[in-house]
Amino acid sequence: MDKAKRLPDAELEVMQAVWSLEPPITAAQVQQNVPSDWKATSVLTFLSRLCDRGFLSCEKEGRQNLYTPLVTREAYLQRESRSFVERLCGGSVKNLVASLSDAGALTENDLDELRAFLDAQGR
Amino acid sequence: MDKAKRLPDAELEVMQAVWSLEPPITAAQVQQNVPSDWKATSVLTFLSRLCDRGFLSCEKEGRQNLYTPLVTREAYLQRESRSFVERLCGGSVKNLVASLSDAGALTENDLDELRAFLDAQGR
DNA sequence: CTCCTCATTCTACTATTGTAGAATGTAATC
DNA sequence: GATTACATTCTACAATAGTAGAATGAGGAG
Repeated sequence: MDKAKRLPDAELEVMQAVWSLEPPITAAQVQQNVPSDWKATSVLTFLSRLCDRGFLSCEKEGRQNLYTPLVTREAYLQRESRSFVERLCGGSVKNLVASLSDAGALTENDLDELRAFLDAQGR
Repeated sequence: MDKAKRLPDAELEVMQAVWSLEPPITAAQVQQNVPSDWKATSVLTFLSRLCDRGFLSCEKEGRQNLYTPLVTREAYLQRESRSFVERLCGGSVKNLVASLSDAGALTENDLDELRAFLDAQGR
């Protein structure tokens, strides 16, 4: 029953804001921490859709709503990364990294971090 | 003028089929090489949408259409990988790989390939 | 207690996507 | 030349996504 669907762009942007803040979170906080310049009601729409999807819980506190993430950034990232590598890279992570490299999207720092990570993974 | 938008799932699936075949390609070929079990007209719809988006060119040959990719798999993968890392991983590739690792999505083989790739990248 | 303010919820509208039947047109068949 | 087959193009429709005004309702001001 765990639908686990990809979030649409706007809702992902809201979730990123939510994840970057200390829960519980208000709509106003989200609006301030989101890059897009949405009207307040748009933000509220996205928040409510995220509740419907089970990504957020919502609790009323006076006139405000307090939102709390029910899905962690890590969990979501894991799901999406797997699905991305599957859907686009034929399941090969090396494929992905190589294409990033070709795209000139790998900084020296990225490479260092990766090496460090793999070493740690090592033995 | 270069919109460069993400393809919807169905159209991506069609493009994957197109990329896997020797161009030019017919609609029938696509239908046979696609995992989903779509009706012929659905496939045609997706092909025509891909033409509109500039992902395919279409040339009539008798009663059939012959499609040729205008965007390579590599180019598309590069764009999408960059955008994915940006949108979801805060721009950090290590972040992505680490999350795949946490997701248990890294096989021993993946790790080896990655190490090899980084070594090659090396100096 | 009444009125105002402002967050939230409803409602709405457009564009996109998934999906495919109906209509069309041309190549092959008789 | 008339008829059939079948690929393609049109048309359509529901669901999702982006965006936000209108209506509502409760807390705070007077």
